[in-house]
Amino acid sequence: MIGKTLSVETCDCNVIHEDIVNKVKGQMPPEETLYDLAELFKVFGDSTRIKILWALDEAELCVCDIAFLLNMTQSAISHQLRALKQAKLVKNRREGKVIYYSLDDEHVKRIFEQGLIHIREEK
Amino acid sequence: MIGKTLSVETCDCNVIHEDIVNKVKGQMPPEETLYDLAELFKVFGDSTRIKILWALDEAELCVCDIAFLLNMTQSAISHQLRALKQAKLVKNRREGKVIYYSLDDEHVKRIFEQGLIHIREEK
DNA sequence: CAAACATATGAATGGTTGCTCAAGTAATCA
DNA sequence: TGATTACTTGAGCAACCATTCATATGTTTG
Repeated sequence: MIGKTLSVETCDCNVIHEDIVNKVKGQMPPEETLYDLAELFKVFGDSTRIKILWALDEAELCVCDIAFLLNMTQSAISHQLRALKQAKLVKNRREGKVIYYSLDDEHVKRIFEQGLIHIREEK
Repeated sequence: MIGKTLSVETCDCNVIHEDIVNKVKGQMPPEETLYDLAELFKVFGDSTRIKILWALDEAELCVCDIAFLLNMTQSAISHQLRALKQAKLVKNRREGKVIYYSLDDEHVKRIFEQGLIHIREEK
């Protein structure tokens, strides 16, 4: 019997659907992978970061270019670039005082495209 | 001259990079599209919702199946299903007392795949 | 070297979000 | 009809997050 050692409430469905539920359980990727996936999408889940990524897909830019482009504070942009860098979506190089940022992943645009397909379907 | 009517601080880069910045500005999708994209990815940016979507990609399941599968409260799952339904990622049908949920978008898996490619590249 | 410039960083803050708990709806069953 | 089952919903709360503000770092320039 399924559901005997369960710590949360359940209904009879689990018994009825035992086979399906077990099958699904067996095909789920490891917990850690799903967590990492969520962490990645969390980075995409902010319009400021989306805009930064989109801009950097068009050209290499410095922090103040991006700040100007998005009409935002350099500090705010810097904080977000930090998040993008930690997610390994963005890299940077120094040229004197100026730090240029660019995409560190060629298929960021492909993730965007998949998202756009969904949005457009919603009408 | 660029940057004259600007509401936030800028540096000389904007003048130097004027052409590039203008080019990028011209190629950015409308504000609203980028906002919608972020809203969509926000939905993917939670491991509980990722797990639910993954499970539903394997089989149609009722709320308590999912709650059992993820070892979580029916209430918690129900709240998340609501978010997924609002994002038009999930649909449901009633069969007596039981409500079955399934994916409402065939390429959810494709979005996952693009994300996984990135994660795997990180090593 | 001091001043100016480009960016980073830490603390503080207001807003959001995911879960819990308690109560509610909706269908079935006895 | 009243009890039970499956699910939903709203309020409440703790944790998180994006921006701001003040300050710090690193580089060039005079």
